[in-house]
Amino acid sequence: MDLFLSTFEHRIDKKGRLSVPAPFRSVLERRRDPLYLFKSLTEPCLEGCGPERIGQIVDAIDAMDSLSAEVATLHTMLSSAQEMKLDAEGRIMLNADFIAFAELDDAALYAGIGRSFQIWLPDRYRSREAEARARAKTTGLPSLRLGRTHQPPAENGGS
Amino acid sequence: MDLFLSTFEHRIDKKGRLSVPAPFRSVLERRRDPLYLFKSLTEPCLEGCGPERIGQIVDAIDAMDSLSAEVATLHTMLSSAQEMKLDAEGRIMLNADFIAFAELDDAALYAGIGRSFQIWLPDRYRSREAEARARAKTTGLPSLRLGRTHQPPAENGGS
DNA sequence: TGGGATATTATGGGATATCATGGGAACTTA
DNA sequence: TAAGTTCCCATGATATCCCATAATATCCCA
Repeated sequence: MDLFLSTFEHRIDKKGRLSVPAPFRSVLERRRDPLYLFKSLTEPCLEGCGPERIGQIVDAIDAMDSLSAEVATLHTMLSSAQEMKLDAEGRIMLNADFIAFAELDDAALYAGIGRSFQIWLPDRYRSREAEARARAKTTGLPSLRLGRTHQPPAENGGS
Repeated sequence: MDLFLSTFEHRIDKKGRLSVPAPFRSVLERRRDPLYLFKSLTEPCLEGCGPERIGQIVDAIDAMDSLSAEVATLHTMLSSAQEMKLDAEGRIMLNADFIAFAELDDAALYAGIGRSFQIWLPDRYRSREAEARARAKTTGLPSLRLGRTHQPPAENGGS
């Protein structure tokens, strides 16, 4: 399974173009997947994914009560989603809405998180990362102590 | 699967003409589908789709108790539906009924929601989107974990 | 194992095509 | 005939294509 991993910081040029990191591109090319971006529902960043995720949302909507608030939430995801076309150099063009939402200016940081990746304002990402590590030290310790049964973050032995 | 995604804001000119976003047009052209518009049942907006969606509604009606109130509701969708002809530049003309129903004046916002799209008064759409995002932050994501393990709001499985 | 040759990558800029939009003129229809 | 609509063309903005370049990574062969 090939995954989106590591972080990359790239410049956004005057025309609004942004290179997709070569390792991410080769993951997509290997699967012949187009790239979709959408605005995160929970954080000030963009999310990148393949078509499977988009198809899931579409199918979930069709299966749901169209009057529910959940459908409205899913509509929001779809109406912010966009298939990104890469130019010959592997760049995408971010529209004004995307740039404003993630508050980007002249640079963007890609953070690979496995099956998907995020695009952040670089400084904001770094401070969030620092916060996350600090949080892990305080709130992570107690949960490690009582851990024995069904724990999501429990894999190979313990580390 | 080509879908209607993303949002586009276009002007309605003095003659009442409105451009259909080029990406939406190319979805329809690829399928050689005409475009249908009808008044939404649930919101003050117009819905746009191809003929297969209209067919689904017709089939749903045929499968229901023809005396039920739901059938009467679905009839409303069909009777407001209209095949839109595009001019050479890819524009449609909205009739007065459509404009009044969605309360449009000199601009319209297209919101792609997968197999169909909506047309909104731009400001109204944006406030609804803000509400939906606020709701998503507190309530969380609708259940999208079809079969898989629960994941953060993006993933990218192989296809 | 070096170290030059080659390929890849990120980035920039000019030229070209596409798109949204506007307006005039011909046409339809009531 | 008058109002509205359709056809056609013009235009500015913007996205896309194509090429250039510098920096880095990879390859290759002695």
